[in-house]
Amino acid sequence: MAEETVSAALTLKDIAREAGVSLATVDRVLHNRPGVRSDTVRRVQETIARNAFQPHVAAAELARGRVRRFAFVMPSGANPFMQQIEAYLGEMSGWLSARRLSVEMVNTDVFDPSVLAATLETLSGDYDGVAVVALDHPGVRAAINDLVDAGTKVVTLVSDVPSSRRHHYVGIDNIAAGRTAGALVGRLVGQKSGKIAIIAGSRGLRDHAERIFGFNQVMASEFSHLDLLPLLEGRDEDDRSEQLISRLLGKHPDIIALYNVGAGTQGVAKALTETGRGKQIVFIAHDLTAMTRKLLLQGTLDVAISQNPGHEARSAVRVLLSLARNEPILSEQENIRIDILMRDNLP
Amino acid sequence: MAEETVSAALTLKDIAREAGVSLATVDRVLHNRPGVRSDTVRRVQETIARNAFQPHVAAAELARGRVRRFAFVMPSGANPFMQQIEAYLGEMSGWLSARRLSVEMVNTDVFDPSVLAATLETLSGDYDGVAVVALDHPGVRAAINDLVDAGTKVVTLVSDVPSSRRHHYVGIDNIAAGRTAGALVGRLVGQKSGKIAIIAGSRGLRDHAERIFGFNQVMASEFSHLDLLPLLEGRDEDDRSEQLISRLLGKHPDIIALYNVGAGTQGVAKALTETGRGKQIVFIAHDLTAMTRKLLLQGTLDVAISQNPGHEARSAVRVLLSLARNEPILSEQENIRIDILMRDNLP
DNA sequence: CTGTTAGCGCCTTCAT
DNA sequence: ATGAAGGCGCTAACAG
Repeated sequence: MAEETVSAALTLKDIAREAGVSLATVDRVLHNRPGVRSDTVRRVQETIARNAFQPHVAAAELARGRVRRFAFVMPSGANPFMQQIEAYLGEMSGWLSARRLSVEMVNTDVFDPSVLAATLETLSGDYDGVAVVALDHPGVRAAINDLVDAGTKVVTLVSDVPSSRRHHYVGIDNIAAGRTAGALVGRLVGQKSGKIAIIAGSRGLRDHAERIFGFNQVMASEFSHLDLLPLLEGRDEDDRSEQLISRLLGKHPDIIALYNVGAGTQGVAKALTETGRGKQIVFIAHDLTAMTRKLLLQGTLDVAISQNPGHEARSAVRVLLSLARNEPILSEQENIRIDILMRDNLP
Repeated sequence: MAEETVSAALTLKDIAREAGVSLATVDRVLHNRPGVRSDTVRRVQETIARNAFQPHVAAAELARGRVRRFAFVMPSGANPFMQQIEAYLGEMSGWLSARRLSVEMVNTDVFDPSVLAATLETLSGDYDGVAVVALDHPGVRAAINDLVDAGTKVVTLVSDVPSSRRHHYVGIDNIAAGRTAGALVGRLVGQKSGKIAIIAGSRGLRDHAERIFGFNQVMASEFSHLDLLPLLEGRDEDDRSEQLISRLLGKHPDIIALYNVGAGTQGVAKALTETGRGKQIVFIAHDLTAMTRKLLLQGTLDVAISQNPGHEARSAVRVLLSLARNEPILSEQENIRIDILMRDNLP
């Protein structure tokens, strides 16, 4: 009935004895440190493999003694989504300190590449790991690569720099997110025909551009009977978005759906509500905040496409820790999903 | 710029010195063990609180020495969803053994309350924690409570026994899942009117009953213009489900949507496809398997409502471990979400 | 190139 | 009711 009993608890000492060497030598091999003859290395490695030996992480942590320091480089300013990530990091404080891990917030202007790059450079040497909400720019890429070269583990958070040598990206596939938005718009408008509006913060932001790309892809290939209006840019500001959408709704009485790619959802919702067309028009936006939750519950917003900020916060910490310990990453666990949130499956 | 530096690394010894007692006494207070005068207890607790002292988990694990054993009581037989959970537990084996944790599978007939209860009874005393795919029945409830009384940590997995004293439930809110299915059916059929079909494994299964309840709730309150057909019961079998649905489709040419509450999705899909109405009818089912993934990609299935088996596997392990260590649980992390999966946001 | 040894912070007897 | 001391398994000096 019972099966799969996990290996008896071997220790370094057992391996040392079986391989006919000392503790220190096994340790050296385990961390591929120099100073061991290559045939000794092989012999030890074989013994380790033969026994499927796993060093006890708790013992390793304890012996190492030192605390590990991680820095989170996040946008300064009042972005609710980023604030949620920071809040979830705060909730982990007990967990972190019980493991002698320290997480420090470094707020900076992540939208100015030179400022961001300079900030990253100042971190060099002081941290075991850095998580950064990055901007895809050559200067930033170089700063990330410098950190990596200095031995710091680097993960990009929410916004990636794929061309850098960062160790890991914690965030969603934004093209797929845009495709998801497109498919939902197409499916939710049903038989109706009419115009589709789309507004983003800026087509210069990588994540926005990717979402727009995915959205257009699906609209063109599967819902080509729908009439897609030109992209508006609201700079992620409520007021500006509201004005743009108000004007658009006035000009086109036959708008049947609206996709907001970035922030400014409050402004868009206000424009929709004030024209009294809030519930007829299919409205899709991103991220779950107190405000989008309210809009979902009252029916103004039909779907929020979101990435789980708590998951992202914890995943970034876990990945940095695994990288620092040279432990493998559980890839399925660290894959951030594109959540489709509607009124009835709100967390 | 930098802030929130996590506490300096105090140790038990520091607390002992500051409180004017010995290491052993602090340890006793920390684990509220007897043999300490109550005012000493208070003094030590105050020192601990004043310093926000967190004992180092790695040191504690190491000193305790003993391996922790967890048992997972799962259905015998070839349920793909359960097999996924087992597979994800398997993927954790390295992680587990590096922490000297052992997870053993105990397969049993979880659908027979007396067999399940008997299995649970045999586990008593041998394990630090038990995760069980439970059946809500008085005998099972009693067996769970006995385990809890014996000091074993117990979590229910996927299927809950709310009336028991289990420490935690790892799984989704099935009423909300049913509501989500209802809302999706209502939204995806659009302006069309017609009949809605629903098939479950059995209305006797708690999770199925709850989903049906939630589904009916939404259909009645928000989509009352749609004509809901009586519930069919396919016993989660492909063949039987296929027959039932084939017959139903023949009798009602105006079916516009179909909700499969339980398993047997393969059979249902076959019936849909063979009548050639697969793509006209909105089809919603549960769980992501190789098969539902294929059906989503080819457009037969519109939405899979799912709970993440990998998350459930890891969450069960983490919760059992936290309970065993008397650590707090990160509730947001352990909350299993109702995933809405469509073609474009497949993981 | 390899081995010896002193801790890391906590838990657990065993004394007192 | 309290304290002293050894050790858990690994790391990192320091010797050879």
